[in-house]
Amino acid sequence: MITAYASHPTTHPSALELFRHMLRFPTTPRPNHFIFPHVLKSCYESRSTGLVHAQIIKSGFEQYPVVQTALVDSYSRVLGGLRCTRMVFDELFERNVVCFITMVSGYARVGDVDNALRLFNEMEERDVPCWNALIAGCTQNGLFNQGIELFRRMVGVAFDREGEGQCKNKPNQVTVVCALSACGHTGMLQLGRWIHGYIYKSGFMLNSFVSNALVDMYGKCGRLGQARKVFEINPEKGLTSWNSMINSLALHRRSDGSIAIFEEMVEHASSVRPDEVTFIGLLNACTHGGLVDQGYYYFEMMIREYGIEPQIEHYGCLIDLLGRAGRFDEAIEVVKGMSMEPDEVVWGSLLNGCKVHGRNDLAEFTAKKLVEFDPHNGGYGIMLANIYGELGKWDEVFEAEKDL
DNA sequence: TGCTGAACCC
Repeated sequence: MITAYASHPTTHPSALELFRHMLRFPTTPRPNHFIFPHVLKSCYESRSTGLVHAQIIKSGFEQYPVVQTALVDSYSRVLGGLRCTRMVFDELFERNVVCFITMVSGYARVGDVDNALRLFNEMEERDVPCWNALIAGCTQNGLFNQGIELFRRMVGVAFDREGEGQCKNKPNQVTVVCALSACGHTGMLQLGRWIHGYIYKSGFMLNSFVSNALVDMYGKCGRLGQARKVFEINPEKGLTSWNSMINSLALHRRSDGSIAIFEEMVEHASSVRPDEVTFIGLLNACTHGGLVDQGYYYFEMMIREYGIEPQIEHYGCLIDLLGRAGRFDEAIEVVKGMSMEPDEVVWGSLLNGCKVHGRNDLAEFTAKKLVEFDPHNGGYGIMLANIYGELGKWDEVFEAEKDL
């Protein structure tokens, strides 16, 4: 029962509750080494890893490799728990591939790619998930070029030594999903195409993750027809499939196409429901098409029909939309009505609109906000100085440049 | 017991 509850995040509290019950009542069987990894999984959200750790020591299971690896994993998912994670990892008697990956992923999760790489290099044997963990660590932290370099290295190691087809460490679905994401972000269409061919030859196209990653890669590289083709033949279009297609079209200013896909998505209400990401893409489409009223309409729809609380990203889109259309009074009203503090993107969008429409007075106010936000960013200071120049405020130009 | 995708300004 604990195992069942531990398999899904929503039932994790129940798994922990049952575990406590087990401990409280002497008539129930004692926890064994099999149950602890599941219990540790249930600790991810509740930060109770330490308590379970104590229980493991009490029960005498702290030297079981599987339990140890589960401990490393559990600690590595607690915010700020990396020091504990490394301590447990350093005390391991026998370090197998699995605990190395767990530690590598722990580093990657907090953005410490250097240490992840260091550990990866210390490993004597590397399997496919090892490479995947490191490549994913790079792409998840925005190091796309580094991720691609690793992918190339992996492919080199896999194909150069032995004949194709029988070699070890061939990229799998997980690998290509990460690599395709990196291709999209860096615009590496050629490599992306090569990966598509590789997927086809390997015959693992059935996975929805892979299909979505292809849609995203082709979309970001501007091959909307290809993106659409891959999207259409995916028999199990999930939320991300729709979102990726909507986003791809929005990104390349195909507003009508993007909105059409959204409308089609709404028709598939029985299998999929738009989420906050959907509306970011949709609002983005409206912005690029200058469709102010439709933008408003969808913003309202998101709140009323779908009960989605607007995030700062949605406000960013809406303000961008209004700013580009020169509707500054409304844009300022939206900023005032926001339930959170505006961020750099919000002010940046507004400033962009001001520049397009020559509203230097408002631009001055907005640029000041940006400088306040990030005083060490010289770019904002330069923008402010330029605006003062436009306004003929030469003393302020001097002041602004002094601070750069 | 380990590794997977999408998102606001320029």
